[in-house]
Amino acid sequence: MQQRESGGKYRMTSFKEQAIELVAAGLDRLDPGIRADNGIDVAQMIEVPPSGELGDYAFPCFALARILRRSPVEIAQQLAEVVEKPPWLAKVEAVSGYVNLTLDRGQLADAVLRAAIEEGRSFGSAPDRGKTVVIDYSSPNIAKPFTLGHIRSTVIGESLARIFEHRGYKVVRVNHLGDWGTQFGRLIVAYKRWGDEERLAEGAIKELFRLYVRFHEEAEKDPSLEDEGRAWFLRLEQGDREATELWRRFRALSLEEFESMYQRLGIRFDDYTGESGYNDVLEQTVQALEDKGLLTESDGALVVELGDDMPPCIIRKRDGATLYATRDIAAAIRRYEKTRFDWMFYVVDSRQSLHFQQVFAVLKKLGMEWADGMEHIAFGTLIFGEEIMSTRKGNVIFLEDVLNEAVERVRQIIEERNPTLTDKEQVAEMVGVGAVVFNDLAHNRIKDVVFEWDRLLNFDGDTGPYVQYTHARACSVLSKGREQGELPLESGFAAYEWEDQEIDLIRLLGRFGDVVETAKEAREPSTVARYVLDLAQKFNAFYHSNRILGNERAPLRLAIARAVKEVLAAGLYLLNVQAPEKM
RNA sequence: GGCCCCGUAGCUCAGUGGAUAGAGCAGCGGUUUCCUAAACCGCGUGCCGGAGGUUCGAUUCCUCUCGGGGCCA
Repeated sequence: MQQRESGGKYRMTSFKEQAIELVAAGLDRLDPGIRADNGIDVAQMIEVPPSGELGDYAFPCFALARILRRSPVEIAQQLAEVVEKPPWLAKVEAVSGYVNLTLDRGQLADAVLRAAIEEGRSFGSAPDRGKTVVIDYSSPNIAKPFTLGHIRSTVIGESLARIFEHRGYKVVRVNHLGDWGTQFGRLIVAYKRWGDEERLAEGAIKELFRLYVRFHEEAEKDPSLEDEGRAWFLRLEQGDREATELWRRFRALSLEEFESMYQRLGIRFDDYTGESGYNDVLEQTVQALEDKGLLTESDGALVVELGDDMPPCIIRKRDGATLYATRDIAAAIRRYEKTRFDWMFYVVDSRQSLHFQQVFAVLKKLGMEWADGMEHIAFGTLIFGEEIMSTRKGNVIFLEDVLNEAVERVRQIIEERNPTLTDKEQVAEMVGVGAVVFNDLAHNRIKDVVFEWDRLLNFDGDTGPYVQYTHARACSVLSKGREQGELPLESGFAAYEWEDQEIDLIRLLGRFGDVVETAKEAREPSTVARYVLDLAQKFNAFYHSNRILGNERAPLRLAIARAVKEVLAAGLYLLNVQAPEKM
């Protein structure tokens, strides 16, 4: 992550820091010792006023009222008088109990526009913090389709990865493939009975999924198939050559298809070690728990008691099989040994919440202090019609079909509205896929999502295409300006008088870094999605009421358009949505 | 039964311990000789589920309660 050379003066954060210092100094002048005596932290109290007219920063005086036994309004007035006003501040004024600070417009414009234009995608980024975060996301099951159900984890996880990178973290992307379990015994049975090599070559996952569904249908009529499946899984666990070869083949074929989906979505994982990758450490994990005296027996199973708050965590079932939890515990330990992570996130459906609490609690009992850095990043369930989608019943929607449908719809819209567009195919792909991805990131992750074609394929209003359109529009104005010999101003922004609407946009641009930081702290990509929608809306309104080209303010307004374009692109990047230059 | 999450406009949802609670969709009306109309503008009195409590101030925090969903047994 690069850091600008130009010093603190041109960074938004430094305005804020300096504002905090000024207010703190003012408070000391008003009443020396008041801060120390009452633990007043100006940095924590300072806020952003609801509208730009009120200023850029606000310090509320209500908490001081009781200490000083005077009204907030009075305190604000006195404080405003003693706060020093350097040239970069236009105003320091008391308004209904707040001390509001307004930046000099030229200074603000200079800081924001220069940084946005020069830094582009890394605008608002933080320097390297020397911390590592492991993010475990997507994690589909081998031999099963990549459905719409997988999109949430995939898209939220990738966006969080980008947000953390932007804020100066090293990110390790882990795909914990579901590549082990009794279902592979069943799959081998089904393959040996009904497998079709030709179909497998055409589309491995579609064929494997067909076998999976067929197995469950047939097993209803003939329960002995289940026994056969168990027997094959046992052979697999014991390293039987035929079983292992088949399993390897299914895994490789599935992974190949997943990879092409990830490529389409622009995602690359650092690590594909799935559940099978921890087979060799399960025993020692159980042993470690035993050595610590954490295991107790319950109905023939081995469990770790976790107190009254939680049910016990089952480590090994009566029949000797280890569980999901054991595997996650083993995986966490190995990942820590490999990466020494500061945080590890599991981007998984909220229904798994208890499972993760138990895993974290067991690790803590094992003495792993680093388990404090583990978090379950829970998200709501995808609901299709009346019911939750079930793979077993086969009522699934393939993500590929959804993406194709969206792209097709975009293609039609292009034909209607912009038939002369070049690169129609690429644009349709960017916008169609972008619409689906953005749609998933636009709401708080914890909310359940109801799948509706109409909503997904409506590209008006708060959607990805709306933001992309705005980006393309900004690009278009810039290129038209270039044709007409009008270029954006590159520096010296401080020397101009900026109009209200212009400065409002600039102020909003300047908040980008803080927005990403907030998104990072809350592990909430929707914060960035909301911001980008807001910025697009404000720019569109500006565009309609102000002429950019062909007037004396063109260089200034082109600079704003340029900055808007850069920040929209930066925001879309964090959401893993492409930013087309034309559409 | 225990635990977790959600409850804001007709629908889908933002929002924050503070300055008038906001968007999108749907609906109605308007804007293009001019930079992309996938756009913009106008039309919104919502017991912020209910009741207590903490606070100078609660839609936001706490307790209880009702409704919806989930997990565990």
